[in-house]
Amino acid sequence: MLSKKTKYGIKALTFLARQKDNTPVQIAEIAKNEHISIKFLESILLLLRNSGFLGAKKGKGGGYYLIKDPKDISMAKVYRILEGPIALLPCASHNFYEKCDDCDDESTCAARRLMAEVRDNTLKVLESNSLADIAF
Amino acid sequence: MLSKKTKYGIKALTFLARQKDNTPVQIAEIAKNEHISIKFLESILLLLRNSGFLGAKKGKGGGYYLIKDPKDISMAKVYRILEGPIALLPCASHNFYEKCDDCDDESTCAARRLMAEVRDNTLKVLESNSLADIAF
DNA sequence: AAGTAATCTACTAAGCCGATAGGGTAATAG
DNA sequence: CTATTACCCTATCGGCTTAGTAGATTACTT
Repeated sequence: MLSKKTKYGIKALTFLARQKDNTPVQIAEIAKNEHISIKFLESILLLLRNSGFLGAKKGKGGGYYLIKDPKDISMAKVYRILEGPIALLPCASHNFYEKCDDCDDESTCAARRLMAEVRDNTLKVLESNSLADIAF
Repeated sequence: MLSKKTKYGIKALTFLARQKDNTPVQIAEIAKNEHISIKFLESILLLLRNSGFLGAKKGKGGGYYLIKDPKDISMAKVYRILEGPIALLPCASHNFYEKCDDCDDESTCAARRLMAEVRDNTLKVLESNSLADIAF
């Protein structure tokens, strides 16, 4: 299951994508509309900013705003930043590969083969959806 | 990511499916072959037994064995027992549905729609694979 | 220059869950 | 009866999630 961090992050991105012009939106406003703890959301937005999805402006009239066009924001990338690996097993991951210490032979591991198939399908869905696709 | 419980459970089921005749296999033997903690595996096998996948026999010559034909064991059912919901969000789950307290309107929730699509694809993979499919 | 509005940073903490260990009980075979 | 094996209960340890609190920093406005 997704962590709340990921869920809130996606909801925040969606909220920003739905703004008419790209003027900064304050944390508190997003938090209120999406019913998220302000402080928790703050750390999530910060992460999204440091990862290159959002820009931030301090002071009066400040807030967070999308840096790129929602069409160019892949949900697969968003997922990896917020949640981590898309694969369900480290040994079945492309971006976060790690060998299992309990596996003698990867090629005969049934769990790995099954989860690799799941990963392929999940990846296809996440990569074919941009932020614009899910926001509207 | 999958819990070790699920991973170990799948590996144990696979191990049992690969036995020639269906004679009971001791916990310790499975644990040794798959490099799993005996005590942890014990609880997993017990769960699989209580869920109707395995039979158990006590005393000398005892152990665990498959109750059904591996062809008739759906990996989706295995997954739900070991890991829980297949959906990544409770609000996108069929078998474990739960309303989000932070969502005003489910129909416009972008996170939910995206994760429902992921769930559909994951489900398709897990349902189309039986234990026999992945073990051999 | 001062005041104010907002983000940024750091520290702390409760609570839950995954993973494992220990020890005792019950059933079964020989 | 004894050895063997599954079954059951409890406890622990660490790490992650989900926050809460306090203050520093930056930038805009007047």
